[in-house]
Order: sequence, then structure tokens, then C-alpha cells
Amino acid sequence: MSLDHAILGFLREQPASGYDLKTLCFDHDAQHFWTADQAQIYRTLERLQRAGFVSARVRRQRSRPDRTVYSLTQAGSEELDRWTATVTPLPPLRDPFLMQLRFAAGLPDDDLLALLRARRIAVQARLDALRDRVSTEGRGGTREAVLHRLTLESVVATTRATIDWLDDSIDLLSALAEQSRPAPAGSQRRLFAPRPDEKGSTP
Amino acid sequence: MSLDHAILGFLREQPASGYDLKTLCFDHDAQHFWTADQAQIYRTLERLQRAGFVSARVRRQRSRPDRTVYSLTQAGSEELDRWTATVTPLPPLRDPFLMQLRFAAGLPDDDLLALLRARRIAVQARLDALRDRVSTEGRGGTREAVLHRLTLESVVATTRATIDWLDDSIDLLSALAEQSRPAPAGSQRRLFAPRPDEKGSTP
DNA sequence: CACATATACTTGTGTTGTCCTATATACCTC
DNA sequence: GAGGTATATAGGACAACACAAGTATATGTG
Repeated sequence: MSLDHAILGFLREQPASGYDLKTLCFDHDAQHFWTADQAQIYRTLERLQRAGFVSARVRRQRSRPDRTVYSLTQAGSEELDRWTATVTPLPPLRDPFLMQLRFAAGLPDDDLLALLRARRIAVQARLDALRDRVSTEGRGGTREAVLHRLTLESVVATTRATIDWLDDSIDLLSALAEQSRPAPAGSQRRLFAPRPDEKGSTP
Repeated sequence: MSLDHAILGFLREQPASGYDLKTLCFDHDAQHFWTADQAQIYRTLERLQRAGFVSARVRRQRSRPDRTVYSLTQAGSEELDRWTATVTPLPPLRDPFLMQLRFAAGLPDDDLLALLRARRIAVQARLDALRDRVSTEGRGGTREAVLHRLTLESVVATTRATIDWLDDSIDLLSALAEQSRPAPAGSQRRLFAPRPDEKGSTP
């Protein structure tokens, strides 16, 4: 029921329509810790309203379809406080990529390395996007701003750790692949030192 | 459809019953990257059998209920290889705890810090358990063993990063809380150095 | 004027995953 | 011999979530 509380959280900061929540909140602000389908947001709003946690009023608009703007009620605010103060157990770990890696023993070395390198690129792109957000959104001294910054930094930290792990894993697996690769003719043992523009295998 | 492939992956390593998959595979080996409900495992096995990816045969047992032992078929093995070689996009980020933190601005400082400290304890416990596993399971030079070790190390790396982030966050928030706390009588400024058994605030 | 785009919301449907319960056998312990 | 534990499987109910399509209106663009 995290989505419920995310919506309550956003509505506490300011009233919003389902459309606002989707385009402004979930597609941007919350992007690094939660996402939500548009249909799901509307259905959840309906449910929260029935539960008395939010109230709705329709805003007529001339140039646009009418908006149903939701606000947090007192009960909603209390529920949000109750929930934020609740200690919850760690959720089970779930990572399709690690699963893929765990069962990739059947792949040729090159395919395995390609998989890891592709992953590295994707994770690096995510990290770059996060850093952009830290530098643009990471200002402000209000309590909300500090907490928002902390959530961004959490994801930055784990993402960096993932990149480091990927680098180590790529190094390890290429070394293993090199060992087991049928040596290209005349290269079992180097007769000459590597040229200066060639990288050594290990520091 | 990750569960499907996890089952194919385990069955490639050795034939197993639904019960084996639950108790030996998902509750232990795969614990750090996937979990599965017992009911779901049986239903998935049925589906995989209909799809021709696994085959079943019943083993009569005298002292125990009969077991239905599943094995990977040729088609199943091919599907597994196809899937492991497939590059998939990063899944969206989902973290209920970060959401909680993001919307915790309404909490008193002490509750907020309690939340983070409780989290630290839980994450540390997970890390300890992972380290145990690395030292007991992290042996062997087979391809499977290496990949298994890498998956464990991935989770160790991100878990460590999370602990570091929690420590930094706790430090930051306690400092902020200290600033805004109404100063206890006579303690705006320390007149005496801390006694030797008192901890300094920072190394 | 046709068409795409942005706004704003609704409905249907399927999949995944969780929880709970039921069934059955055999062992072990009190 | 009653009750707990381990083995082994199966079913219903349901919540969460994703995907897809449909309904409107107004604006901008070629």
C-alpha cells in the first residue's frame, strides 16, 4: 500500500489532480523511489476518497477538460503521520539482473561480458541522470528539501556501488575468459614488453 | 516472468520437486535476489510443463508422500539460454523506505532519527547474514560458483553503501535536530571538556 | 482542414504475487 | 494416543500493478 501513502504525501504538500500526480509527482519527483500507472493513480484516489483520507472538488476550466482536484483531509494527514512513523521490516530482495547472472553459466564468455557491459552503460546513465537531479533539485533548507535530497543521495550511493561492482565483475570475468581462451598463435607467453599505449592487466 | 526462468535455472542444475525448489532453492540460494511463494511455484511448474520447458515424473516414496520431480527439457534449456543472453532495461526503482523518508517531514526529530536507526540495525543484520553466506558459499571455481559469488557480492556492495548512507543521514539529521532543539539549561556552550568516558561527536 | 499533441479521466483485462486453507502421510515426543 | 513437525501438493480469493484502449476538449501545425 505504498502508493496510497505516496499520494497522501504529495497531497499534503499541495492539492492536485490525478493528472498532476502522474505527470508532476510520479514521473519526476518520485521517479527514483516509486512509479505509478495513471490508471492506478485514479483508482487509488477514488479509494482514498471513500476512506475519507482525501476530499475532491471539481474545477471547471474553459480551455481544458474539468479537473478533479484532491486535497488531504485531517484523517489523511493523521494516517500519513502514523505511517511515516511506522518501522517496517526490510522487503525481500528482488533483482532480475542478478537472477540472470546467477543462471548465465551456459553463456559463452563474450556474451556474458557483453551483458555486464551493457548493464554498466545503463546503470551509468541512471547515475548521470540522478546527479543532474541532485544538482538541480538538491537545494533548499526546508525539512522537505533535506529529506528529498537524502532520498536522492541514497539512490546515488547504491547506484555508484553497483557500478563499482560491475567494474570489478567485468575485470574478473575477462581475466577468467582470457585464461580459458585458446591462446591466439604465438601469444602463450609474451616475448616483448607491452608497448606504452597498451594497458597492463592489473595494477 | 523472472520466476519462470529462475525455476528453469535451478532445474538445469538438477531436477527437483516443487518442495525442493521452495525449501532448498528459493529460501536459501536465491534468497538475495528472488523469493517465491510455494503456491506460485507449483502453479508455475504446471505452466512450464504445459509449455514444454520442463517434464515431470512421479517418484513413489514409502515413508513420505509421493514427489513430482521436474527436469529441464531441451526446449527449456534453450529458452533459458535465450533469456540469459537478453539485455533488459533497468527496472523502475521502488523503495518504500525512501518513500517513507521523503514524506516524513511531519515527524518530530526524535521519531525520524529512531526510524533511521531502526533501519540501520535491520540493514546491518542483512549485511551480516550476507557475509556469512559469502564465507560459507563463496567457494568453488566452477562457472556457477563464480557467478553465484558475484551475485552475493553485488548485494553486499549495495547493502554496505546503504549503511554508509544511513550513517551519514543520521549524522546530518542529528546535527540539524541539535541546532533547532531548545537548548537544555546551561548547555549552550560547554564550560568543561567532556569526561574521558564520554564519546566525542566526531572522530 | 486534417492531424497531432496536451489535458483530463475511465474502463477493461490480464499477470504476478500473497495469504489462507485444505489434504495426506509419516515420524517423533510427551 | 494426542499433538506437533516435516514432507508434499493444491485450491480459492484477492490486492497490486501493468497494458491497452476509449472518451472528451482545446490548441497548435502543416
